Amino acid sequence: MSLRHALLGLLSDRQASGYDLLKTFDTSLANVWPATQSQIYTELSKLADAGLISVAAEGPRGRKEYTLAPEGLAELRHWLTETAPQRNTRSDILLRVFFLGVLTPDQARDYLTGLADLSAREHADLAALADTIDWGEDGLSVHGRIALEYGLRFNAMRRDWAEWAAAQIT
Amino acid sequence: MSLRHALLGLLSDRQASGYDLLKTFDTSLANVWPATQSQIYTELSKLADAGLISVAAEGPRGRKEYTLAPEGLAELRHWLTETAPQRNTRSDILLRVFFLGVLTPDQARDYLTGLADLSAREHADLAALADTIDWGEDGLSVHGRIALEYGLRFNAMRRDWAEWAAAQIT
DNA sequence: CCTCGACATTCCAGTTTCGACATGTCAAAA
DNA sequence: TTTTGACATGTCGAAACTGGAATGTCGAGG
Repeated sequence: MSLRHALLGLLSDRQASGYDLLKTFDTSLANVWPATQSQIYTELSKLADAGLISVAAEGPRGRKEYTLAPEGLAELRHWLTETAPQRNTRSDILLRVFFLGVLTPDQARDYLTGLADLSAREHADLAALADTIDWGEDGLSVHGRIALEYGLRFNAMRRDWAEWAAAQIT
Repeated sequence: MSLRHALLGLLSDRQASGYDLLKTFDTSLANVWPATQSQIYTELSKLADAGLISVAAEGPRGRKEYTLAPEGLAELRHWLTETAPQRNTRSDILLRVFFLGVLTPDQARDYLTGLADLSAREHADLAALADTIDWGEDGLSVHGRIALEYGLRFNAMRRDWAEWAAAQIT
């Protein structure tokens, strides 16, 4: 049910069309809550039907700019403050670690060093991204910066762990 | 499609019934790949139909003990070595961070300190768990230990990050 | 003027996941 | 003896997610 709240959250910053939102999902939210085009348009329709958002303006090419309704903002705040975040930790990467025993030690080590490399690469990508953005003082910048810092720390942690783990394989 | 491989992986260690596997999912795999009872039984039937596992023994109360077929082991190895792990980073917890701007600074800080507390608690739980287990030298122990170490490092990282982030909110 | 790429939406078929419901057996404690 | 709780499986509908196809508009560059 979080896709709905992700959309409400983005619309709380500024009004946008489905197309705009899709772009945002593919860039800044890609690593946090991926969503496809069909999902986004479907959910926008539902949100409009429910009265949580409304069409503020129509532009060329059938463009519909949605804006957050007061009820939508209330729902967003309710979600943030009243509902417990569920740690949705489904991780393909970590699942594989449990079963490395069916491989040869060499293969298992390869997997772990591959993970270390991947983490190092993602860390570098995020660091590069951080440089390109000029961080203003507005809300979304502050919190975007905080989320990005999470990504940096996470990848550094995972790189170190994967290197340590590879060394554990005898 | 990873539920299928999780089941194959568990059966590679020892034969088990759907009920046994459900227990394992609720305990050791809960933080990595949660699955419900209906999902597990459904997938076991499909795996048996596909010939990747087979019923090794039937016990009381209709209990069916499944064992991994050679084709299943081959599929498991193929998954581990030939297919790229997809980083499935959908995180409710992190998504919320993006939208903390709609709350008051106090509320936003509360959320982050709550996350720090949660992480500290989970870290403590895992540390306690590590003490109760006597780590043998067999494959699953080694890799279970590696996965647990990930949990420890992850929660420590997240605690530090959340504390840092709370301090960023002005 | 024309073409091409970005803009923009809608629909759909198939798979995965979730949560609940339904059914029944066995062993041990009260 | 009865009752209770753990054992054990199966099925269903709704919701969420995936991936792609279909359709069309607009603006800028050649």
